Amino acid sequence: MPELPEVETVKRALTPYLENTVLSSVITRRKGLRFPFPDQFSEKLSGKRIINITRRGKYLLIYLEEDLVLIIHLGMSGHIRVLQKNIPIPGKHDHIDFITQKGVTIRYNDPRRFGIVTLAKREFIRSHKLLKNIGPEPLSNNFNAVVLMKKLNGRNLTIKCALLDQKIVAGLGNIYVSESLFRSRISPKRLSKNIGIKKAEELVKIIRIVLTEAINAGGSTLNNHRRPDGKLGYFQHQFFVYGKNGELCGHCEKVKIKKIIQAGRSTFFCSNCQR
DNA sequence: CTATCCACCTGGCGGC
DNA sequence: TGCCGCCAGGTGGATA
Repeated sequence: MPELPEVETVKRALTPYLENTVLSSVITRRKGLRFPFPDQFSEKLSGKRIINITRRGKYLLIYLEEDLVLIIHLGMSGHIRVLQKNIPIPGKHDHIDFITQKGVTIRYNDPRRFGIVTLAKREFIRSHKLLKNIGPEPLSNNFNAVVLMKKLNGRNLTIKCALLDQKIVAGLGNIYVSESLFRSRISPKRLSKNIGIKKAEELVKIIRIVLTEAINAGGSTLNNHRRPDGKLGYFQHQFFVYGKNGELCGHCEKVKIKKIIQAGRSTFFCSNCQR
């Protein structure tokens, strides 16, 4: 479930259950996910009060007492549920339970285990290996046409690949890159260095709109994955191109949406609308 | 430094 | 029903 809008949705769903709440215990059911969990992971977290939750790109950052930060990335298949009464027996891929003093269980499930759950000290967050190279937050003022142009300049890759690169802009993934390029009428095959200021302005504006709409829709739901509160996101009903290969373009109604592979990943676009 | 490729995993789906 | 190949919302690390 994991591009910026989905992570933001998770953050918002977790906030009322976690902020200003003490973790009573943490249960891990394997040694790690993509990386091993830190030594004494459960001991370091147990008894600590959660101060607040933020998001950086696709990462959730949970700030606790004693300047501890819990870093969570959902990878390709990670999802988080909030469980209260009648808590089910953990399933095969329920790797971590965070249990609060209010009796709420936050359960991390990740079949493919590409996710990351680790700890850092607050003072080292900015220089953390996983976070230090992440580009501007697309919904912040740090993201604008001049900044984007500069990053796209002098690089020899397609605009599709550039926007997937978290160093250029934070939080976009395969869905929202395809959707943003469609709405910006830019071909995914165009080279990033050939994007002019006008198009960069358009891209910045559209990326903000697409992400905001998706957040307001509670993210996109693929494969029936649930949000932490059990609800489904519904932005997938507003896709123009993602997963629509072979369907007539809903905008021009002249050509079919194409699927191509770029850098090993699917790209969906309309060859008539996007140039 | 950059661009490319591989690796890491499991599950779901279509085709036979 | 079963097996097979392919595909999937990501990204760190090795390589050239």
